[in-house]
Amino acid sequence: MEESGGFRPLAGNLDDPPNSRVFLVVSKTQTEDTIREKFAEFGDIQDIWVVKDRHTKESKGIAFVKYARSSQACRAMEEMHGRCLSDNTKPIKVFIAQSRGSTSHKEVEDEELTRIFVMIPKSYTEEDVKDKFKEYGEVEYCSIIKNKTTGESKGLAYVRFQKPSHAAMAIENCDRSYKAILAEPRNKGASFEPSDYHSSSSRQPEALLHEPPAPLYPYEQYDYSLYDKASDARNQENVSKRLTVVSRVPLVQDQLYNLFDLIPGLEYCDIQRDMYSAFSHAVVQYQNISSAIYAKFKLHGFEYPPGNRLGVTYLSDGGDGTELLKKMASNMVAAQVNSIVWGPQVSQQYAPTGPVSIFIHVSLDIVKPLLSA
DNA sequence: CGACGGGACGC
DNA sequence: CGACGGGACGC
Repeated sequence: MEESGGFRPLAGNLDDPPNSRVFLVVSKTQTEDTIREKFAEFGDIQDIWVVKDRHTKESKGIAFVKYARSSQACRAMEEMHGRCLSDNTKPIKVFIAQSRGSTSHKEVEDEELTRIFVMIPKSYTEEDVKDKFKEYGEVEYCSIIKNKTTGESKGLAYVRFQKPSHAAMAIENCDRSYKAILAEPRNKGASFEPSDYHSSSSRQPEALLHEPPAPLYPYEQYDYSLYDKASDARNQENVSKRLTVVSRVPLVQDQLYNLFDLIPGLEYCDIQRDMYSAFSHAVVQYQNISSAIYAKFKLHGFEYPPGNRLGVTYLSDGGDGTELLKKMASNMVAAQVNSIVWGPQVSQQYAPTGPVSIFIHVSLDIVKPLLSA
C-alpha cells in the first residue's frame, strides 16, 4: 500500500473504499446524534462530521457520513434522499460525496454509480452475465465487448443496474474472478442533463430525431445508427415508446403526467408507489418512439421537484405491458388497494413530507382481461 | 511443465 | 442554493 503523503495522515481512509461517504444537506438544527439515529440502519458508520462555522460553531447545514462500505452509503442515499429527519424541517438531500481531493462539487450522478465493468469467460452470453449478476439487484442490461468483425467475445462486459446500491453490492460480493469495478462513464464530455429551453424550444422533437422504420415487433431493438447519438447518453439500450420513471421522492399522478405531457404524444402515465421503499415508479407511454426518446433525453436526470433527480429509462420488456400490469395488479393486492382509478388525472397536492397515500392509476380496459384470466 | 493476469464501450 | 475537522504518526 502506498503512503498517502504525510500531509494529512488521516485523509487516506476518508474515501476508502470509494463512494463510501455520503454528503448531506440538512437543516442547520440537526445534530450529529439525530443524523446518527437515522443513518445507522444502513450500515457501519465510521464517522459523522457536521460542518460548523469555525467561529460561531453553528452548523452550516452540511454533514458527511462515512460508512464502511459503498453499498451502505448508496443505500443511505437511495432511502434517505428527500426525507425529513424530524418534524418541521425541510427534506434533506443525500448524495455520494465527492472524494476529498476533488475540487468539483458537482453531484456524483447515478449514471456513474450503476454500471460495472467485469471480466467474464468468453463463453458467456449476455443472458449468462445477467443470470450471474441479477442476485445483486435489478439488471437493466448487460453488454459484452466483442470483436467487431468476428463477433467473438473479448471476455469483458458491462452490467447496468437500476440502483447504485445494486452495483456496489455486486462489486463487493461477486466472485473475485470477475474483477468487478465501476465502469467509467462512456461520454465524459456529454451531459445527460436536460438541455435548457433556449436551445430546445426552437426545435421540434421530429426535427431533432429521426423516427426509425416500423419494427416487426413493438419493442424490438433498433439500429442506433439511425439516431443522433448525442440524444442518448446510455446507448446499448433497447429503445421503446414506453419509459419507466424512478423517483426517490414519492410523486403523484398529475404532477408527473403534466411533466411528461410537455412532450407531445403522451399516451398514458401510470404511477405506482413502491410499498417497500420511498421510491415511486411510473410507466409512461408515448405514441411514437421519437417522443419517448425525446422525453428521456429531456427528463432523465431532471430535478422534479428541485433536488429530486428523476431516473428515466426505456421499458423494453418485449411485451405488450401485460407482465407489468400483472405485477401492478399483484402489488395492488399486497398493498390492499381495492380501487382502480381510471379517467383524467386525479388532483392531489404534492406532498414532499409526511405520509403519501398509495395511489395507482391504471386503465381498466387493460386490466380487465387480466383479472378475468 | 501448463495457465497467470489482464481491463473499456462502432463517434 | 450545499463540500471538507479531529488527531497524532512504529522505521
